[in-house]
Amino acid sequence: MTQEDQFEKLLAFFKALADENRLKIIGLLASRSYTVEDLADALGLGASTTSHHLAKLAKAGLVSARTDGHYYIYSLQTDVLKDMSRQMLQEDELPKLSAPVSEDVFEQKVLATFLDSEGRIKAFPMQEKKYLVILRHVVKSFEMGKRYTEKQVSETLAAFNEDFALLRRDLVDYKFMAREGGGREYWRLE
Amino acid sequence: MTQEDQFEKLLAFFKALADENRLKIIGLLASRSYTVEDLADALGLGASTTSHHLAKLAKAGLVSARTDGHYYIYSLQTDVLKDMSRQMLQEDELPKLSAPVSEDVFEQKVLATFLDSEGRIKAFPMQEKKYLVILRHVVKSFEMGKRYTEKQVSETLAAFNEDFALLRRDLVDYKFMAREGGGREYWRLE
DNA sequence: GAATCAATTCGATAAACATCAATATGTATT
DNA sequence: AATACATATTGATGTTTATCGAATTGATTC
Repeated sequence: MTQEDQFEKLLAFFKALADENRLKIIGLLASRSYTVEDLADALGLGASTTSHHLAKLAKAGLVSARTDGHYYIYSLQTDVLKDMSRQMLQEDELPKLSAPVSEDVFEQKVLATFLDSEGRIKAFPMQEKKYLVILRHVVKSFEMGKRYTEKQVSETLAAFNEDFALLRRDLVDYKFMAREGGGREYWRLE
Repeated sequence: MTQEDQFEKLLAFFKALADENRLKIIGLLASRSYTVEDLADALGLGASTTSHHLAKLAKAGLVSARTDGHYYIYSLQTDVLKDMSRQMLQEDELPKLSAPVSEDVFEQKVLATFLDSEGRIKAFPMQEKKYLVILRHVVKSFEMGKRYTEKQVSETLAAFNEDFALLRRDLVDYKFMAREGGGREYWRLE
């Protein structure tokens, strides 16, 4: 299982138990098996709602049902419960939870937030760190080693946002591009 | 600690961890301590949102903060994590989760659902079991041993719902009240 | 004490979720 | 086959919750 799967599994596990009535269901099933209706009566919920909760618990692998006559008998599946709690006790397992947090994910999130479907900049991020993500993305439109006139640079940047002058200035200020001849020639730095 | 406190604590624990970003925070803090801003950057969230998440985790006792200069340094509190996972491993602890499930709780829930803030019946439950809770509640407006005219009964019931005739009939049908003289006198039965 | 910086709180918005009632599905019993 | 019954699914509604940006608080430094 990949680490991201593991993360998703753990998240689903906690979400499954993060509800008052589902937690009570686990408590009830810990003593004995129940039909859906019996659980619904014990909890004071409708049968449909109870069924919905059981479906969530089953999806997380916490309960299972066997059919018996008219009824579905639900019982507790202690394996997942034990696996998860064991994982929480091992401290060296916890850092793996942050594996999904990578620069790639962060950058994709920023780009998804501030670019529209055509790749234009909807808004400029307030946070500098996010703005740098935008600039790093924008500068990829220029080839390394190639020289550009100011007009060429402006036209390329205008495809991202009408305020191409701001982009042009910040690309230089943040050292993504350099210029010489008072702005006659531009080139990409990183 | 009472069992209900224990239940609330466990529920708060699961709710605290039932969020993608809060789970990632736990993962990050498992490696080292972070400031709020660093966490916000790593997660691609605003500082206020991150602060909100940390507050939830802190309330569940999962993280703690110490102040250092301008910064608040958040770190993981492994005790609660260990306590909770240990509890899940002990099967005899689980049935206690269902302790909050009592008739009282059920009745209160039904009443909260179907009565408005002034105690009037918003809607009539479809489920008979819940309707009985309503009737049992309504009949408390009448004193045991006292006789009432139909007009008195109707006026008292009208305070609960405009369909006082339905309530009057069902109170009799379900044996909460009795009448004689073809409806000239009513009295409470249970 | 004024200015600065991080963190929290507040107010608003949008998405997720629990719940219900009604309908559909599917299994047993006649 | 037909009916009856328990469960699942659907559609609708109200509540909760995650998120943001702005304003405020709190603490530090000059």
